[in-house]
Amino acid sequence: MIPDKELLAALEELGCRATAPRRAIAELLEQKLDSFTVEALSEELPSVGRATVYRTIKLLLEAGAVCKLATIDVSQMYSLCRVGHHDHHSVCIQCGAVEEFRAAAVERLISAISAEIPGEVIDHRIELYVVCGFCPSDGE
Amino acid sequence: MIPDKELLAALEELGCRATAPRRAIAELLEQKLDSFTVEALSEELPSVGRATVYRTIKLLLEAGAVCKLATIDVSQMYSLCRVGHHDHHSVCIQCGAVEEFRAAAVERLISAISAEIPGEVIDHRIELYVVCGFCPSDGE
DNA sequence: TACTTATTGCTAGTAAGTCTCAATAATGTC
DNA sequence: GACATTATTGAGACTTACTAGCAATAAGTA
Ligand SMILES: [Zn+2]
Ligand SMILES: [Zn+2]
Ligand SMILES: [Zn+2]
Ligand SMILES: [Zn+2]
Repeated sequence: MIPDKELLAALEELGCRATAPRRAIAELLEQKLDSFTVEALSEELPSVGRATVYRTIKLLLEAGAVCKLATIDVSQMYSLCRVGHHDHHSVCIQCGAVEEFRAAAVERLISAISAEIPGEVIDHRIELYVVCGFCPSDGE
Repeated sequence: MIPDKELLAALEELGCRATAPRRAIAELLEQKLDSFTVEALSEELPSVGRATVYRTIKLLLEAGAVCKLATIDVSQMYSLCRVGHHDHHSVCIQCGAVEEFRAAAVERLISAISAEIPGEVIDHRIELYVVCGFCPSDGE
């Protein structure tokens, strides 16, 4: 899990200043284990302007500190990136908790598929939808 | 590839009537090898009301005749579903062409990962970003 | 044809996100 | 600290994607 100061540090690496609004956003974010929408984040931070929240998340995205999830809903979901860049996410469909996983098998799969389809595979996106260990699964 | 009439047939299976606007949408769609946004589709069909285009795509989505792609952009991209429901998509990042692929390896991968992560895997989403055979790749 | 119900196309409304810009805060220099 | 310089902020207008309401219309049906 990303420690408190790392979000700000990631911003500073981009040449950004550490300001009060950004600190507030970082502090709130570091407690978020779930995926979130920027809108919801903004509502939790009435002292920070909406535009600033959107701008900061965009910066964190550039910095690789948060990921945009590939949800098919209209609303754009984000999640903190903990293990590093470009890992894959599993999202609990009941509580929204996001885990990142890193599976060597995935990379092997991609190269296997690359061989099967025409063209060159540049990038991939894999998301698992799960019922996490803390949520009761339906049937039982 | 889905033949012309199948889009309308899919709608009729939902209990929908085959009307002129829907025919126009189906005819245009059947020529689309690429992913598309509903907005762009609507612009190509000035004789059909925008709301109707949105409504029809929503119906085709329910019918499983089109897929919503898991793009990370704001704009929602759709694509005709040809090989059937719930296959995976590869999208050419240069021309937008969408292919569907079906790989047994994918399903095997998912069950392998299931074993590695806590919780129960319910669903998955895999998208490949490629440079297709018809597009020149950058470096060469 | 006449009746019934689904569908259409306006238009207005909502929601997510971006842009503008004057006011403000951070940083560096003296 | 005072000052100049540059980045950042927040409020609100604006854009874009999409949905809802509703009267007019087209399909299906007898
Ligand atoms: Zn991530
Ligand atoms: Zn859960
Ligand atoms: Zn499909
Ligand atoms: Zn291409």
